Amino acid sequence: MARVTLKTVAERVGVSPMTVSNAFSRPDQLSAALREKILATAAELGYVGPDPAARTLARGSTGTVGILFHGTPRYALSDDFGALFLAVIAEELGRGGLALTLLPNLGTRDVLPVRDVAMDGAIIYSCSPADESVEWLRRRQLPLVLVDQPQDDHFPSVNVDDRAGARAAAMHLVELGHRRIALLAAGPEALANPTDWYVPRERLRGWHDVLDPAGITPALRYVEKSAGEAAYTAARELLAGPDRPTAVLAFSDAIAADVLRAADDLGLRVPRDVSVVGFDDSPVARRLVPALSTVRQDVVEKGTTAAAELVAAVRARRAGDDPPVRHHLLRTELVLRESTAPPAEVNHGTNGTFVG
Amino acid sequence: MARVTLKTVAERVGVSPMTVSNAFSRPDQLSAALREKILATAAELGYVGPDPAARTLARGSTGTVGILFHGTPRYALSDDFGALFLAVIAEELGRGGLALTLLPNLGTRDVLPVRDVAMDGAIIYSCSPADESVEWLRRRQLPLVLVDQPQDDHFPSVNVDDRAGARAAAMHLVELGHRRIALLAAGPEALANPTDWYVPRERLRGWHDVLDPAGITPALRYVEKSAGEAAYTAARELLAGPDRPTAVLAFSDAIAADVLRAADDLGLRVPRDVSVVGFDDSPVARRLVPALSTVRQDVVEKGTTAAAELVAAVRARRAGDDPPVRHHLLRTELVLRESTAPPAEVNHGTNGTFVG
DNA sequence: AGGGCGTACTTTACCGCTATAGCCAGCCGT
DNA sequence: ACGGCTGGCTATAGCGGTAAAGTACGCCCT
Repeated sequence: MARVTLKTVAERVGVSPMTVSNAFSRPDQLSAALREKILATAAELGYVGPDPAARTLARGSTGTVGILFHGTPRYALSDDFGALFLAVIAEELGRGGLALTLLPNLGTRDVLPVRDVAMDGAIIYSCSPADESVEWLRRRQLPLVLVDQPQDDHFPSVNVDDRAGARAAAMHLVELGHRRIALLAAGPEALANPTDWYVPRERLRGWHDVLDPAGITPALRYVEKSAGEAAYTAARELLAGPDRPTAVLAFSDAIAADVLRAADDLGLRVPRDVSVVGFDDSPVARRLVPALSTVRQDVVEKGTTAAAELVAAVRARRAGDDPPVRHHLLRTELVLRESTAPPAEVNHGTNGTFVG
Repeated sequence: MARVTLKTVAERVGVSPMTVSNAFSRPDQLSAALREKILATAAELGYVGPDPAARTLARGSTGTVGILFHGTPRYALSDDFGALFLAVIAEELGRGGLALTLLPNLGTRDVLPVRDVAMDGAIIYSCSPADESVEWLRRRQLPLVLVDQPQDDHFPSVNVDDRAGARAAAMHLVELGHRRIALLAAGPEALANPTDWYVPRERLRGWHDVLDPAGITPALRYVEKSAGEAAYTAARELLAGPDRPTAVLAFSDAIAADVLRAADDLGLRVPRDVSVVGFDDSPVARRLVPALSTVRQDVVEKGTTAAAELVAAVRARRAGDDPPVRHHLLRTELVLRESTAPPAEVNHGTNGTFVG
């Protein structure tokens, strides 16, 4: 049997298709009685409502926006911080009447979602601006919102003051008296290309802002963000090495958690033998043993702001206006819990100047 | 300036629009030379490729599928098990050339994503079959895959043998000698309506399958799944009560984590004073202190299977076939770690028959 | 030479809906 | 009694593509 469309319903009721369309989409355009009748007939015929695809074409808007992130979905969602961020965005967009599509950033041979999926706009989260997928989205002239990425004059952005946060973390350790400090930074490429991967670079810079003037040359390891064993291994090597650091600055809480685990496995006590500072203040930070000192950023605010900006941009576009371009920089805050303390040497009166 | 479409490009090159369409979508239909020329002109004009919305209408497929889950996105993603499940699905779908749209299950006044978003199919995850949103999807006659829901003759499903898993967990405690056992089940409504919320009911049933014949009447509390404080509070009340249970069966690892926390705060040692068994074997289970004994289910397999079924269903539909209806029941496995032990009374020779 | 066939493109006819302008009746004020 | 307005419905013309059938031409084969 043929598909039931607006026309089918229209013929059955004996009105024009336009009237049926109005019955569903603009109730004020027809009499209540006729509308009732149309809706009843539609239900009877099993007609659910205007076909979304056709409506999209005719109206020029889809009701969906995309989100593109660095790496695979699994990678992005592996840490609860990322998951929460995504959830908050989905929720706020929902409030604005938009659904959220996860864009696989690599397609199969012939399908490239970032180019082929219909959407009204997109959030780009922590990608390299040079990313090929980002390029596609740009070319499509969609409203975009950039999150955790370098600013761009054309698009609204939401960033966190990572650098200041990192400085605060480093400063905290220096003030406690630590001199042998190790950094667990994210991504092999963090410094390779200045435009690449913004957040890792900013945090690294923030640490150096404080350590360099203090005359401290930290041990530095790059690990895959929250890739579990990689971070654990790196941490373990650092802590088992000859000049064991007395403190570790980690790129994320997830990585910090691995440091705690490594320390524990090596029989080291945190913070007595080694201090650890995380980043993000993700939900786990509080639950770790010892509770993690970390740099707090407000994910909920970040997600909400990004989503709200996109909703605004999509609305503006629909109305034919130029979307406003606002740049948000959210503040960070050092949260002190139980994973940091002065180095043991200081307590014992030894001056632990690090000769590395 | 007017929008650049296939036609614009066609006029510029001096060929028919169809040829331009073919240049993008069916390269084998024209000479390589002409195709090059068309692509070059398109690039020059800033034409990115066929408009996805128009293509969707003409071809009848969108390249996107939806996922609907119980509660808000935040709720669903709050526990790392849910996040991982979602990620695995997104990844597997990506391999099949499909993007994944998160469907807010309640819309605003006039937008109802579940009805208005264009998609080729959907995964319904742990919803009540009576859910209004589920009804919309059904009515749209989309290919659907049901996960963690009662079987339905019309759609493929993926379920976990929750009942058997729950039985194994309960049996383990009984064999250790526990008689005073508390259950932390999910959702207030778990048993209210037999068609509601499948998984909580199955697990509860599984526990009872073992406890009832053993003559054990467990204390029972319903808590919001992974709602943090609610579970903590319930656990605390149970453990601080007069006839403190010697063991707790929790609906999920997230809830079990709260039980551990409550026990710790009350000065109780796990497993010496109280044994705890979780469910899911989510990534945290291993990291908890003590490491959690739990019922393992394979999220990756669950997600992959669900996604693969949906890809198959969508492909079948495109080809005009009837999608196959397969039902998967994944097995569970009891994983013993450090959170369970015989009750203290048994160790001390006292027979702790529970009079409650 | 002529039929059959493959290649390279074009023509036609939608896909299912909505914006916009148009039409007509009834009712208003003067 | 007549122009103008409003409410309620219809006609027209796309939105930007694609499938399928059609045309034109060169080539091979017998």
